[in-house]
Amino acid sequence: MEIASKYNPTDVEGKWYQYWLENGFFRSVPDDREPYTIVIPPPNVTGVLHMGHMLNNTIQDILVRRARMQGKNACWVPGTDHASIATEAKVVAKLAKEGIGKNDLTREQFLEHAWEWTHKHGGIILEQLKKLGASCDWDRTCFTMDEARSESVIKVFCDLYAKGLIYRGVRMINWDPAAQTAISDEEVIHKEEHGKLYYIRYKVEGEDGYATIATTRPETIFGDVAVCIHPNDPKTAHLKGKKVIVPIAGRVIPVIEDEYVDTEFGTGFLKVTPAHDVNDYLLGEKHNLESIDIFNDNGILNACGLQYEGMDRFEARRKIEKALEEMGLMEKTEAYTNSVGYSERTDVPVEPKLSMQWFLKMESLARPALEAVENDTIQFHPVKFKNMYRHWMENIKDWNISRQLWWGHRIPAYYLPEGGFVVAETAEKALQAAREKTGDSNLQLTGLRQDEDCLDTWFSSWLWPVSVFDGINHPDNKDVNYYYPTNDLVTAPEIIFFWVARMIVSGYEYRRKPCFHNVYFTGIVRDKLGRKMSKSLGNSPDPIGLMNTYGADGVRMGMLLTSPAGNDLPFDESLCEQGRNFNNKIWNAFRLVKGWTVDDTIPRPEASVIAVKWFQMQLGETIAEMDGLYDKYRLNEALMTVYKLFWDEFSAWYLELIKPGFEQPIDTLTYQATLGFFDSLLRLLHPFMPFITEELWQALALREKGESIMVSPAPQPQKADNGYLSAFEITKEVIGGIRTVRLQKNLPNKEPVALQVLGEHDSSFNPVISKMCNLSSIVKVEEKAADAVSFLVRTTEYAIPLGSLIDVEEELAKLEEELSYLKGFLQSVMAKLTNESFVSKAPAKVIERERKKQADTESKIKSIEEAIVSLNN
RNA sequence: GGGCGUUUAGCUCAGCUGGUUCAGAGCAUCUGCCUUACAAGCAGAGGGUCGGGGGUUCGAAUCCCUCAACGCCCACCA
Repeated sequence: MEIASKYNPTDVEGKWYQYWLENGFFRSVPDDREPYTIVIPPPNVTGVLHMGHMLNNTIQDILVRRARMQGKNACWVPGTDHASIATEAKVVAKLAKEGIGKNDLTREQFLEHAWEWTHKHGGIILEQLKKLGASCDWDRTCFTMDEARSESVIKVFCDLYAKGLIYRGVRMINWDPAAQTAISDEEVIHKEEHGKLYYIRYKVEGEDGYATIATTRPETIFGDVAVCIHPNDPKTAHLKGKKVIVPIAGRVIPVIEDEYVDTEFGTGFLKVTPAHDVNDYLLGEKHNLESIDIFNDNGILNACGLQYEGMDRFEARRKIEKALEEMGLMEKTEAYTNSVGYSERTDVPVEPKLSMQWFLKMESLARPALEAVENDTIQFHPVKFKNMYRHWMENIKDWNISRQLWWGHRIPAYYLPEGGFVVAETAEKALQAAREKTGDSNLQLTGLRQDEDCLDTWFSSWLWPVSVFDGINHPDNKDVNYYYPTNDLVTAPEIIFFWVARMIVSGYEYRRKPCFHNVYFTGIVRDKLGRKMSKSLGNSPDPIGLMNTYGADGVRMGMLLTSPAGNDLPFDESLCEQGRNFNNKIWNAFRLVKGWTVDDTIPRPEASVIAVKWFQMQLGETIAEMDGLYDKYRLNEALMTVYKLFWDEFSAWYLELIKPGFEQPIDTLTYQATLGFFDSLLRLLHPFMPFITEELWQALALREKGESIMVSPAPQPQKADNGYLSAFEITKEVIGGIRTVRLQKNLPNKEPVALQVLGEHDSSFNPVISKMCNLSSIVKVEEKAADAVSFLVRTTEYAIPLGSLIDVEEELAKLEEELSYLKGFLQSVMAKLTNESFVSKAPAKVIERERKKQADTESKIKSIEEAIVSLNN
């Protein structure tokens, strides 16, 4: 049968994925085997696959496929996240296009739109993961807002409230004016910004003179309630106890004193705006000042902003700057760089805002989670992230968990008609609790008003490793008892606080056990210029397109090639090309092997006997090496190791050694051994490249229906005879030397040459050398032919007589060069050996090694000198 | 402003507790080959004072100090 010379992935990938699905290979149910569990970092339900997902899920698939082949009961749970703020923003944008404002709708109407959107766009990403080959147990697919997960979230909220860990209160929070919701500290990204520092004059009441304050936000003067000075600052002491007038607003505000003021900064006068600055808020609290909020929720100035009412905060800033200049109240402006908080989701500057929110006390919850990472119960790969984690955990703040959004889990707090509230899992239970609390047995549901806010998205995903096994609702169920703790988590360092840390916290709170044992942090996928891939830059390749071009296996390999854990991956399509080329290499090796005819009557060539013995060892050794790399989560190195094994050792050496002559048959024993090696190699490669390995494995031998490489056992390591392996390496060097001579002397391979050996040489490998180099003879000689060209391998000289082809001058020059190098080398060795401190202080082993170097080098020098003499004759 | 990390070949990176598997790998480059598995290939070759400086040591890419560049995390100085 004719097999195409190029591998075509599109022909086979879909076929085998379907086959795996049909045979239920991804499915996992608890049994007697050791479990191996991964929960997917749930992508946004309406998201589409990007390169970050490709990297992340390739790694998870490698881990899970390997575990499966190791005989573990492997379970990879897939799912999606409702992504409260992101999804709501998308739905709002979509409605806006249709001319519908969010506020035109009731909560229920809005949610209908949101669900419709979710059903329409949701889950696309999971389908895309199938193209990548992801071996998830799709029967277990979860959604953070499906019934069981929603129930879990509400239950946990009620539980933490009952434990006194959740509280409600007015605090200074981060307000996102675009999404019009509170966000947590972690959702604020600080950016350096080049702005101005404005020096504004506040007229002193009842006298001439000014207090000049320095501020970065002149528009907030409408919220000023005081000017603060340091009690011991002579610069500002003259205004103690006085009052000043807020420009434009004309309001009279007191000058107060507080040591918080930095006398070195600006003018020593600080305007106090409790509603719009965290520090000012604290000052206001301390000095019992009122708080004037000048913004609407969307960042537009309200009535407090007087004539600027209805204006955006940044526009107001410009206008006010101009007005103050015209009034002569702007003393000066300076260029100033400060750090401004932006919303992670909407990328607009965050407004500090005083607001009633729900919080989770973190301090006590964090303790076991901190400990688990400190004592390596949970290991981070790479370990450098431990520091980051510790720092955050030791300084942990309460978590603002409420969001002024509709798309999410609605807070199960119910307000009573006469004030106060109850927290309960359902409306019915709330009613019961409310009746008990108020003593009013006639109270009806309609009398209760449920909190309008919903919970932070991360308040559902932090339960993920437990909730996907329904371990919150049914803490003693068979699944959670079997699969939890999970084994490995693969995620991006960006969400170490958002997600990883909080999962560890909730894991200890609800299972008293770590939620996973290892966390593999991937890097960020960047473009060639080192920029993060993003939609707005348009620098992200389409993963589906890539897979169509290079095959899923090729892209998987490309993703993995240069990305050790925690390192950024500068992505380039050429990496996928390399992956594709490797696929093609495997494919063609297969073509070669399957193209042979077998004859059980022919004898087995010596070279084949050696080749089989050697490769058997090499294979066992490499498997051991790979196992070690897997254990250390050095997956890219494991891949490189098997890549070299297949390409260099197997294809370039082994196959070339056993390859029969053109249209000649191969002997049975060698053929069988080769099929066995091929089988092992495919299984080693399978976690990295599931599709091509399945395709070839199925074709390698007759397979039963329902067999698959993905459930075949992983090849086992073997102890190798290191002496034999290194003898073979020396043989390779000899072959390399002969090839170099052939190339340099332009001796075609077809023309046999003779090889002369001077010195120590293991002749048992002669058949290998002959086979690879087309030699007429290998002879040990005392003196090489005068017309020979020679080379050294270790301390042995090999010579090839060339007759008239030899260029004496050239040979002499080469030998002289080598001689001078060796003499220099010997000198450096001798310098050590004649150094008394070295000889007396260095360990015997090291000295011994130097002596050996000396002897070897001296012997090499001797043989080169002899060669020079004989050439000169 | 604190803390952490990185700096080794043109690129991406290995080099564990200092000493022949210490200067390595893959890709890229160069040379010669359309050799009957594979030109998406084969066979060869070149390429680095291990960021700078100083120190410890018989011996430093590896340990210490210092400077520099880059990156990341955290942070309420207007």
